[in-house]
Amino acid sequence: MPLEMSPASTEHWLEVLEAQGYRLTAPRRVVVEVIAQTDRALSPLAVFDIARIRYPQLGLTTVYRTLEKLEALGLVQLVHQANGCHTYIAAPAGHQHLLICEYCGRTLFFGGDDLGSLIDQIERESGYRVHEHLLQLTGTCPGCHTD
Amino acid sequence: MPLEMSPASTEHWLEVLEAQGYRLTAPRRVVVEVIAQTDRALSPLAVFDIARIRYPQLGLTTVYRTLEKLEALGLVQLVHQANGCHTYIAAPAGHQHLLICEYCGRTLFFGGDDLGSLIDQIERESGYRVHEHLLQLTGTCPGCHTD
DNA sequence: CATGTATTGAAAATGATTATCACTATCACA
DNA sequence: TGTGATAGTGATAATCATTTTCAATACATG
Repeated sequence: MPLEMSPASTEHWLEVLEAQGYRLTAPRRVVVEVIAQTDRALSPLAVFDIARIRYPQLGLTTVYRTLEKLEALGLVQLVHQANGCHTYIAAPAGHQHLLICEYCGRTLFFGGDDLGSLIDQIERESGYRVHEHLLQLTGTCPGCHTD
Repeated sequence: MPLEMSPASTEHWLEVLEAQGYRLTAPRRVVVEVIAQTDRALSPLAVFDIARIRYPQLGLTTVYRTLEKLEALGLVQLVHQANGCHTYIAAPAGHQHLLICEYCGRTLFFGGDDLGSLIDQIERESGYRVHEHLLQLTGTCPGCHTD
């Protein structure tokens, strides 16, 4: 099973945004750079704080709007937090399962193939059709556990 | 793999609350009854609206507080919604994975044993220690898909 | 019954997210 | 290179779920 870190794909993302007809504005570039260049899930406010260092006139509203677009395009993935707030992380295509370090926030992705047989079995037994699944693992990364 | 619906275990829940030193007050009884007697995940506001039919002087604050206690005791389980809000559903002990109908909200539980080998593998490959996992499947139940 | 404590619920506060809206930047085309 | 239509921006206000505050009440125990 391949384990991946989030990629630093600023240029690719900008191309995708452009191909969708979105304009490549300075605020969008800054937001894209911030979220593309970390392997941690960031809250909109965290993105805002980091991005404002480089682009002080940035508005929090624009951060929310840009993250929303990136998520709709599958470039960025939403991470569900226990408190109900959302954070976002750069997403490698087709990989939607997360392994999150509860101390430092470093996040790995892993493929969902292994869930296939489990889901097939559940569909047979329940009669449900499964359309979506949310799988997030939380624990400690090698740098954050001591034993 | 056993599939279970949420149990109607009002009496058991009240015993657990009492054993914890909590008082069995009228507002708590009503909240417990409402959440124990449905197999759908309910928002605190939904619980409030239903419970008020029987107990009009109930406060929404008490609903939040009671659900919080029930969740801490493992009697009720939190369901993560896409919009970031939370709903709650009666939880059979030791079963924490959910299969939710996106139309009617009817929810089944299934065991997490099948995840064990996947998690073992991920721990070996990543070096992480996995402490918690969130798995929610969403789809349509037999009554809600037509084909 | 008296007393200390848990509980309640109305109201206010909080905090994340979303909507509004006047202003600005960008792009296609003349 | 203008220029106008339109997408985008960001300050501000609004919204909405949740939490806190606090005075009043209910309960348990001596």
